[in-house]
Formats: sequence, structure tokens, C-alpha cells
Amino acid sequence: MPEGHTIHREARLQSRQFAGEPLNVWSPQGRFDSGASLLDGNEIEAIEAWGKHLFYEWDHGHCLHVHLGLFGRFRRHKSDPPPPTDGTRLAMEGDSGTLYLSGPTACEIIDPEEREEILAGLGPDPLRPSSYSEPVEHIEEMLGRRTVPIAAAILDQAVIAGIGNVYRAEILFRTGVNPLIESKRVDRDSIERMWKEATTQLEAGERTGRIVTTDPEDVGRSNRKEIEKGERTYVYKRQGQPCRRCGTEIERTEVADRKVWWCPECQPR
DNA sequence: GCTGCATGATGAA
DNA sequence: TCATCCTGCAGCA
Repeated sequence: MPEGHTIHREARLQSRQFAGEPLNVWSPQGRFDSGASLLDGNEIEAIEAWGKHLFYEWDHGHCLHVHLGLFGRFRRHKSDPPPPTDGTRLAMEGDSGTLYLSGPTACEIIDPEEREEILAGLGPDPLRPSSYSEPVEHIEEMLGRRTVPIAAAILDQAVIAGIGNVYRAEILFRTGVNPLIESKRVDRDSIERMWKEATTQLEAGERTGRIVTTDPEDVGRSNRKEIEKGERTYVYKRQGQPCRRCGTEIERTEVADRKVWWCPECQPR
């Protein structure tokens, strides 16, 4: 589940539910016992999302850093939570409900310097448009020096923060950019469109909690609400199936150790 | 019950 | 480029 939109959505929903009240914090799995005991009984002041990173600012000064990685997952419960599974790294419980976290790549207490180092490694976040004054210029500069395929570059969080494997394939499709083109050969106009698509798509994902990148008319629907499960993406996991716009067979290959899908007609070399 | 796969990222070679 | 870490679930027998 976790691309940038999930992280920002969790920050928003968890802030609303858990901030400003004392929380019981523990680690059912045991692997975060020491960190949990530092937080237990205290209050969250704010939860901030940057790219795929979450920072929980606690009232007694500690900062909890969470990164979901590929497998990480939150489960929020308003009442009557099920018992935590063996894999639950972190549990937090307050009057308004319970939160479980399993499988994260990172769940750790960090100091301000470590937080700064993490942020320094991130490019512009489409869900924090005002945090970078010239996002397109930044991306253009990063791409200009790289010979790796564009599909590898936009997964790099230092280029754009928050894009994952679904959005990369879908954004490249919607922008008409072939995933195998050398990064430095992508023109300024395409970069601008990619940034704009990233913003639009991640914002929609943040609002709805799911990735739906298809326009209704391309899947034979009259509005967004009617789009069904198998119609949510243009190319992601659709190898061998006809392109929703031109009918050409969708192709698949691997770039940066991850699968990527594209339409050879809509995204020419 | 097993196998394989998944919307991520890092460090060593 | 590869190995490694992190967990859960669908698809099979």
C-alpha cells in the first residue's frame, strides 16, 4: 500500500485521531520495546509526512520516525481492536482508538540531526508543493546529470519524494514518456507535465486512499465513482492486455530491479 | 501447509 | 548487480 499518498493520508487521519491525548504505547512483537517505553504515557503533538517518511513529534520532545518500506502497514481501529498479530511492531492506544504498525522498514526514535539528514536526502514532495520553491528546476537538474532510464530516476526519492512503483508507471503513461528513455534526454516540457501529473495523482490518492489514475472515459464510465477495481490503472500489472487508449498490447520489463509497464504506442521511444 | 509475490530501500561487491 | 531486511496474503496442494 505505501506510496507517498498513503503516508500523507495516515499523517492526517492519525493526527486527527491520536494527537493531543495521552497514549499507551507498547511493542507486542517486542522488537521496539525500548522505544515504546520512551513514548508510553505521553502525547503526540503533530505528525508530519515528507515523501514516504513519517515523523511523530511528541510533547516531551522525542521524535518517532516511521518508514513503511514495502511491507509496512498501519491498522487503525476506533473501538474494539482485534488482538495485535505477532508481527505488530508498535501499538498505540488512547481514548479514541488503537493503532497497530507491522512490517516497517524503520520504526525508531531519532534526534533532530538525524531528522535533518533524512529530509536533506529528499527531493520535492508533490504533496508538499510549497516546501520547494522551484520543484521542476530541481528535478530537471537531477535528471540532466543522469544516464539511467527515466523510470529508474523517478523512483529515486532524491529526485521526487513519494513516487512508488504504481505511480511511476502510471505517471509515465499519462505523460507519454517511455520508461527506458535516458533521464537526461527527457525534455523540460515532459518534466513539467510529470510533476503536474505527480501532484494531481498523489493528491487524489491522498483524498481517497486508493490509486485510481484512469480517466472515466477511458474505461467506459461516465464518472469517477463508477470506476471498478480492474479499471484503476492504465498500465500497472496489465502486460499483454490492450492499452485503454489505443488498444496496443501493454509491455513489461524491469528497471531498477522493479517491474515497469508501458504502452509502446502511447509512450514511444 | 507451502510457495511466491508485493505500492521500499540499503549496503556490500 | 546482488543479497538482505521487513510481513501478510493469494493461490495452490
